Amino acid sequence: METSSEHQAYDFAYVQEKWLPIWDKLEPFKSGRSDDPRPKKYVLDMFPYPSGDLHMGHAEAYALGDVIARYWIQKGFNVMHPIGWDAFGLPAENAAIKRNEDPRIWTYENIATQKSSMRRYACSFDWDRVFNTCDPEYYKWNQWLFTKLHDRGLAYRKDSAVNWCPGCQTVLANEQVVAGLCERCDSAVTKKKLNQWYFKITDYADRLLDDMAELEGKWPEKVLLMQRNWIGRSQGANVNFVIEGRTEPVTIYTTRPDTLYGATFMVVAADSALAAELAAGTAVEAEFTSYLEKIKAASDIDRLATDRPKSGVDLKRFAINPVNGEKLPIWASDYVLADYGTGAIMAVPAHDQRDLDFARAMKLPVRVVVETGEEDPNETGIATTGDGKLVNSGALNGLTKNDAIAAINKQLEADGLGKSARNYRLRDWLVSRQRYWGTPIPIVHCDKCGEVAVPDSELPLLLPVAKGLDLKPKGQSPLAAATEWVNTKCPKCAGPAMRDTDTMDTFVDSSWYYLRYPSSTNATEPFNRAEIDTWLPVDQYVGGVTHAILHLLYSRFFTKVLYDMKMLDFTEPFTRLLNQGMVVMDGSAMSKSRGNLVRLSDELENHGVDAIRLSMVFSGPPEDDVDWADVSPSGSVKFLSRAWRLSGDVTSAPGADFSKGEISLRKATHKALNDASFAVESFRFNVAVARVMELVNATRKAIDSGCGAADPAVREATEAIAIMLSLVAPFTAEEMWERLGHKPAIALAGWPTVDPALLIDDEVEAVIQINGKIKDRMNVSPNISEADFEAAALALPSIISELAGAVPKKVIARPPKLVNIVL
RNA sequence: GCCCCCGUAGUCCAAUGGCAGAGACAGAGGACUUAAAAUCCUUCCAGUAUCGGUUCGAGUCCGAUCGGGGGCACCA
Repeated sequence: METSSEHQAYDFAYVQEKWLPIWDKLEPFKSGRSDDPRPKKYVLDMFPYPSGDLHMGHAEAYALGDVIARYWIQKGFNVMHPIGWDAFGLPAENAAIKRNEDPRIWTYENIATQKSSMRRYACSFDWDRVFNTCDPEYYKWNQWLFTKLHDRGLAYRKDSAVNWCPGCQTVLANEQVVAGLCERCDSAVTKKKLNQWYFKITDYADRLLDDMAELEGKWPEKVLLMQRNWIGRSQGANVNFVIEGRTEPVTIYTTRPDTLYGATFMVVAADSALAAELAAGTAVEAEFTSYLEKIKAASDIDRLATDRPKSGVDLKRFAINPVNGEKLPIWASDYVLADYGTGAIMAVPAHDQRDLDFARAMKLPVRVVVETGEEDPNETGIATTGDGKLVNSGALNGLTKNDAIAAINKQLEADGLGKSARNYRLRDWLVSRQRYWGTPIPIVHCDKCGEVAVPDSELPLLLPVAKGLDLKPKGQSPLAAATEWVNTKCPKCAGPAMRDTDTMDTFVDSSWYYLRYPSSTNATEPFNRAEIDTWLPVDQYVGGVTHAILHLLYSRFFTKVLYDMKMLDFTEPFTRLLNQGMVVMDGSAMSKSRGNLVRLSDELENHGVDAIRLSMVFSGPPEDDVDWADVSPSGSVKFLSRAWRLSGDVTSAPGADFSKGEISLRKATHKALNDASFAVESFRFNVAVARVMELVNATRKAIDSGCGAADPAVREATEAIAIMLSLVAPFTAEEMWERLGHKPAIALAGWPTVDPALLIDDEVEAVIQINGKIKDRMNVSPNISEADFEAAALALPSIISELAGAVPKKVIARPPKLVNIVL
């Protein structure tokens, strides 16, 4: 075998080929050894969708996840760093339609491609734990969990208006609607009323919100905020309005019960059952019906238009304001949402912009009931929303907003006319899809018994083979055509019954996959409790901010449900979260059509794995986007060879006594180790790399013009460099380690212990300021006392002459760095 | 419209409220070389978007403005 001598240039291709088979044999990242005494840590990268080979985005994500996993391994932890594939979903189905073959083929081919790319990219994954969500061994448990949610009343069906793409003839998830258009065919998405399966995530709204307290400081603030906004809890009151000619009063929700006296009309959502009922049999029924038709035809893109004029129909019916007996006309309009609150509102145009816009459009009265000091909304057309004194409000007159809210809530409750209430922006999670490539919903519909869950013993309910099925979207699941599969017996009464033909949203698959890794081949249960107790919750989760809301929210929801089922004893799945940025090119997302696509395989070919990983990590903070136009992979190559060269220069033997080494280089080494640790633990990987570069520079200098290559400090520094580098550039690091006379794998070498004594400088330079301006500097001991420090500063000749006898008002001494003399 | 984040050399980025520069890219010069590459060394470049405030001291905290980015989408 060829050996790399120190005279040879650093050859990344050779080094990569050399080490991969050796690592395969050593398996340094196996985490399942039962006799492993190391403390455990669970580091998880969001699993990929197998949509082709790995791209630049994967390269960044896995480089960052690897730094964390490899760091904790060096720190002596038994790190579980697993990987799998989120393998159900639309792209496979589209590819299957295009190629006229089973989606399994495309999916498993891509998984194999990605897997081999990950190996070449030197990801520190534990390959023993791999699974794919499209494996029946996995989706069996999706189905099992579905039936358990069904048992608990958390999975239910209801009619609802859903996103509908007329082009693809299918229901779309919210995230598949981009700016009102179908992400696939660009058709304008409309609403369609369909009977669909839902998970009752709204039951968990408060817990999802309140439990975020324990994630504070551990998850990015931005993600917590997005989740809070998404859940959107609001505090207000439900108020009952009697309707003329109707026995039941109508309840409205408002966040401003203090403005009840300012209500001048009521609006019901045009697409609500209440609107239809109120219009039925009246003179305006025809007008209402045609209005409703118009709304239903309107696409999302129209609904999204910002300054859309208000429209509606006067139903010529009246509600009675419970506080003053006033007759309020009832209108139907599409600006009120049917599925928020009760689908009906009291309109207070003076203090709500939307109501004011509507009132002005329909020439309805506007009555100010809060004096906010702002201009009259009647004149300006701008509703006043600030605080102030109540007027025209009976007993509430003179109160401020908050006092008025408290007073009116109390009054309404006493009179049985209403009470304080909460509402949420969060809606239940629509989980059924009319698609083939997903988990079949394990429900049988029986004329006699209704919805019957498929019993555990019959799971997995296998997805029928695609052969013979028309997978093209046509508004109904392709599974409906698999008649043999659909027609079945009722598990309860054994009578004829039909299977549910929908499949589950793939977000279901990813909502609990992290629980599967510790026992990924378990055939008798979704996850093993003992293994869960040892590994979970995930210590560190790494992934894109694109999943800030849905995936993370759904996972949190599942965890809480499983907690309630007593299958877990924690309520938050991910203790710490890191969101990496995107890889862009010239400021915008990479795409073939934009012509700025950078191919990962080309970059790896040209610069090597280590240089690409290093470029990703060094480009800036991990949360920031990496603009590939700004990074220099060739600069990374240069640095790596510079570091590699050091390992050939060291002439002392392995095991040399470092304590005999040259002191200043030793200090630099220990400081670098210490700083890099701190930087990695606070996710400032770019700073950690900078510290290594600094140490490389110092070591180079020591060899060339300092203590010389034979000094033990040079070996100590170079070994530290190799170990720190092993987090980012495993091939280079391993090669250095070997040249330093050590055996593989460097991944398990262990982080050198930092000697605190070597972190203290003998002398530090302190600055002396007068009124915050630097006047002089002096060298002092790092442990100088405050009094000595101050005295020394005041005794400096330059300071004495500068002061010219003036007596300082105050002297701020911050030993050993700074003295500020205030005159 | 509401909410949030960010503005530091030509570029990417560092800096527990305490000397604005750790590191890198690009640029310039030099050493080595017949030459080039590689390597090594040296070096240029900002006062932190703007205005005001708090403080002994502000890139850092607070307020406003300008610029860039993100989330939500009539949620009453």
